[in-house]
Amino acid sequence: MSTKERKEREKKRRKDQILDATITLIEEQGFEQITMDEIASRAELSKGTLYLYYNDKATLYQAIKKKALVFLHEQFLKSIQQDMPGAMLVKDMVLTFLDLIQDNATFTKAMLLFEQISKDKPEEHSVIEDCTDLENELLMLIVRAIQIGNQDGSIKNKQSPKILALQIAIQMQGMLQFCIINANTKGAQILTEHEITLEGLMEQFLHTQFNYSE
Amino acid sequence: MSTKERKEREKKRRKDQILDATITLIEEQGFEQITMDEIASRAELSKGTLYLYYNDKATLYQAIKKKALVFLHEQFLKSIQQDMPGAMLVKDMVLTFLDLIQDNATFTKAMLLFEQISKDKPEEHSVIEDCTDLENELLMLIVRAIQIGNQDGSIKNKQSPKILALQIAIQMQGMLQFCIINANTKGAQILTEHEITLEGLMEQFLHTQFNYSE
Amino acid sequence: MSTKERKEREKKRRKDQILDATITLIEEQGFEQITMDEIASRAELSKGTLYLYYNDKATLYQAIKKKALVFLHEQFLKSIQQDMPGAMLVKDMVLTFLDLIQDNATFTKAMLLFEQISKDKPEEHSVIEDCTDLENELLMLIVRAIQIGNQDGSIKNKQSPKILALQIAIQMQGMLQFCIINANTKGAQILTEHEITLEGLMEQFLHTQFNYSE
Amino acid sequence: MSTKERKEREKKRRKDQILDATITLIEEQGFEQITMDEIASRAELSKGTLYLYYNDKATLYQAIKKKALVFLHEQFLKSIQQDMPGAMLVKDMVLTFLDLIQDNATFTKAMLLFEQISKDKPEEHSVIEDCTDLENELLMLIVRAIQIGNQDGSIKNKQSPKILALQIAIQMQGMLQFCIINANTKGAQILTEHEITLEGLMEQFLHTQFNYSE
DNA sequence: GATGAATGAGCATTCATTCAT
DNA sequence: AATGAATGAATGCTCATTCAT
Repeated sequence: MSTKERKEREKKRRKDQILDATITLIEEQGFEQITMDEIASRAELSKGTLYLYYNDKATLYQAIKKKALVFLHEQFLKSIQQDMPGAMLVKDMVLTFLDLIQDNATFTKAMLLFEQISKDKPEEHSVIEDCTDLENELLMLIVRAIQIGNQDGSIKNKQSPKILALQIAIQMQGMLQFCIINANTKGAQILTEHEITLEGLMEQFLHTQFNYSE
Repeated sequence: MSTKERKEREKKRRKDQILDATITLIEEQGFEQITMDEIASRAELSKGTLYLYYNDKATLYQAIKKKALVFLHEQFLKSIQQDMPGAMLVKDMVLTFLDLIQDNATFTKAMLLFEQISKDKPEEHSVIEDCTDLENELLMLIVRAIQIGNQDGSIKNKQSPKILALQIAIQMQGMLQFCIINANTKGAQILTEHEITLEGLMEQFLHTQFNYSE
Repeated sequence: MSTKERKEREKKRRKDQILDATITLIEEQGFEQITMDEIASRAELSKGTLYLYYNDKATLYQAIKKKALVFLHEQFLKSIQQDMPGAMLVKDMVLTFLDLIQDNATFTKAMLLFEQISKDKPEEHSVIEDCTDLENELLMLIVRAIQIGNQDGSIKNKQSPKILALQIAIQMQGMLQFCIINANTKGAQILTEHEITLEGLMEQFLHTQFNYSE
Repeated sequence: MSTKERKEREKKRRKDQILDATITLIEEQGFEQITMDEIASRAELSKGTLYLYYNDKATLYQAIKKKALVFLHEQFLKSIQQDMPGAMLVKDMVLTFLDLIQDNATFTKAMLLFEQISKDKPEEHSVIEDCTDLENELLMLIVRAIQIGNQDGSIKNKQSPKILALQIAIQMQGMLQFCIINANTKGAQILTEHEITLEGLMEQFLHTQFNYSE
């Protein structure tokens, strides 16, 4: 069995190697201009080898998104295991998200990827599905944190936890967009004027939502 | 000088003709796969003529975004001229936005365009700048509506109108994203479960924000 | 008749206007990159008007060559009318040529133009034929100067004047080439080393040819 | 390491294959009208493959020039190794040159190429530099042959060998030009009249130069 | 004569993907 | 498994020329 395991580990390492090379490259040159040749030479692998590990370029790109989502999932799991009021758990998660997208532009942009992947070679479990699953999981973790908050009283909003979570998720997505395109707009200017960060804005948002009760 | 005027109008018509052909094509085939050849033949114009009216493909795409923003701007102006409580004005605007992005997927996607336009031929007033200006105007119209709401008491939230407007704008952007990528995710499922639309969700959001007071 | 004459003069002026604009443009941007649009706007004429005076771009380019040849022809005629030994006449002509090609890179390059002109619209007397005629005339003027030199004893070379003239013409063409491509080669370096100009080189050449007798 | 060698040879063969196809095509259709598509199909290779071996069209064209220069260089080296009077060595070289340009119009025209090559991908040793180097080498070989001629007394001209070589080189370039454009001019007619060839003319030229002494 | 909007064939170059070795 | 040479479809853009006004 150890051979098979070793192989598996080896394969995982190669995939990571390729992925890391790709991410580095994107950070250097932006999303659009990158060729498989460049990725191959950066990963110190031949072009053909790339295709042994990723079906096509779109799949490789989606893998970046997945990597970001996996990271978020790990962090959200850590958050929810803490012994804290639900409101704090949610805040923790949301700030983790903001940290990630503000630190890593590549992940941010990858998160917006909605391109089609060629459906010719349907694998057992495609990267796209993985991403959808992870996104759903993330949402459900927020739901759970809200439920905890409802019980411990830290979240007074009487709305369905799912709906509230959705509202929060949408706000998160809006902020992600904001990070990418609103860099030099009125929006950014308002933040500066009021000496408030995106994190601060998000906290205010949560505060309003959590303490609101009809 | 009616000749000059006629020329001007003729030119505008051509630009619209090209733009409409492009939008139709995008609706049919998606953003990525469209070639200038296709646009030309759809517009019943030669390829060269396209370049007489739009510097390059990116500029043409941005023009779609601008068209959507111009439409929103007109609508927002209509909204704010109505004699209604500020809270209603904001709701009106936001629902207009939701209507647009749900009706017209092309506009929705165009709104996310953040590609670079070649700066080789800098015109007096570039499309990109127009878009930024319009986006800022839209934000300011929301700010103004909130100020009205503050005065007539329909908006109780004591936060700075600008900050509140920004919050709303971010939520709008989040919903725009949602429309595009969350189609078949948990998020959509939650909406169905709770028998609530995106509009409903947005109204709840506004309701919470407006009636909240620290 | 004066109307017809005026028309004729007007037409000539327009042609010159276009030609001058073209030459200026070539001096600024080189031969390859120039478009008819640029020429038109530089000549402050519409693009269509260009085609009223020159059948196509190639013809226009050939007209530059012709202009240079016409200039040379005038100068050669002036030379030969002087009361000087034949050897001096030839030298005069040759130095005129060297002056021109060293002063005016555009003319120099134009002189090398051997592109095809569309034969679809054969005019009474095409520019290409004009150029050939002029080139022949130039050669014959050199022949005549040599004949004079033979008679006055300033040219001792016993070879047929025509052959000698051809030899000189070929040397002139070689120098023309040299001006364009040998700029930064060993050839130019040799000139510098020996502190000699192209003119000096040509004079040595003529001196050798003229004083040689078998 | 035979594999590496084989690869190298294989690569050389491909480059030659492409070059030969290009030359054939130029002979058939002239320099201007050829497309990369045609070259590819003539070379029985795909268009993409062309770009694997030549950076761009200009580089490919320059390679023709280089091929001609390499051929001349080989011939000149053979000439100079012969045990003959210097004057004969020079004549040998010059006639070799005339043979080449009269046999192969494509090489002749290629020799006049002075187009720019895109400097985006600067290789260790560009084709352009190779050509300049070869041209210089050719000139120096003529210089050396003249020096030999000075010593063995076959060349009596007391001028600096370098200057004399330059004179000869310029005459050669002039003849090259003559071959291309003077085909149907007075010049060609003179040759016919006097029943003399370009080679004969060149021999006369050399004879005059070599036996001349001030 | 003059215009300039419209044309559309033409073209170099790129790059994801394949497959023989 | 790994390679990298070969592929060739795909595409944005140019520009000389025409022609209706």
